[in-house]
Amino acid sequence: MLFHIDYNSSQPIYQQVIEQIKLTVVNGGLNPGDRLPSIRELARTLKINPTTAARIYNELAHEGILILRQGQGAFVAPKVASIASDEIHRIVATLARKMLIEGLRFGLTRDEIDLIIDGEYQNIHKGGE
Amino acid sequence: MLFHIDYNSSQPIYQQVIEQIKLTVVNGGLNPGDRLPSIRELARTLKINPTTAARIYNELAHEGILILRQGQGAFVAPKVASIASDEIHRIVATLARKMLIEGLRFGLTRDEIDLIIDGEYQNIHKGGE
DNA sequence: TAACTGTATGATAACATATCATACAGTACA
DNA sequence: TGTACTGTATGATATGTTATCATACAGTTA
Repeated sequence: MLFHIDYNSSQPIYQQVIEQIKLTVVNGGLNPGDRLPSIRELARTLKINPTTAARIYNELAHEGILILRQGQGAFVAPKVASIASDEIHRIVATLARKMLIEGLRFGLTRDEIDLIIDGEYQNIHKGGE
Repeated sequence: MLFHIDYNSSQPIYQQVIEQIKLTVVNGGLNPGDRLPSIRELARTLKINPTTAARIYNELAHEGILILRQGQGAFVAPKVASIASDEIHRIVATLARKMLIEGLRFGLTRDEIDLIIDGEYQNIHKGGE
């Protein structure tokens, strides 16, 4: 459960950590009911401000990924299909389009892009358990 | 050559237009040597500030997608493999990972995600010529 | 009660986004 | 040459995002 922050990245700190927590939940490194470090502990280990750490957990709770319990801590939420399937489709399609446009404009073929996707798919599942 | 701006989107105007121009170049709607509307004309038709329109063209020129000629206008650049292939791989892989994480956390299977990617691939090429 | 949890608020700072106005400089053409 | 178009550049302004800092409130556990 170690997260890493790249201070040179153009991506904000809180978004980096959010993505890493999402990844850990997706690949099974964190399971429903698991307790995460407290806001203050996360802030301490990542050397970020507690307000920023709170924002990370708040956003994840708002997305239905975490459940926050005052006095108890932050927990991975049980899996539930929270939003409409056409909304899911829209979100994933938007991200897929961005990826395809970048790949194609650099001259990659569809097969080369598929290979990269497959590599990332393996990476995600390699990190789990 | 009509671009559309969603003012409710969280994505900045200039990024929306940049993505749409990239898409048009990728799907063959714009070809090397083609002239785009001038900065002032783009600003007029999109009802955005000329400074914002200039920023759009500047960023695209910086990415090697456009060539700007003072007094003449903005043109689609000839295709050249501008950056290292491992850099291309890194960029596309990052976008692929974001897409996979979102898809998987909503419970989509790999096959379902592949279907969405394929749909977007068709969409991109449908828009061309 | 003590020590931990999350929650909330106000102040500050730096940067990104977008607009507005104005001016400069290169190109094309009548 | 003059005019009208190009891109280029700069300073001012406004709003929103990102991040930090300090402080306080409230629920949970032992």
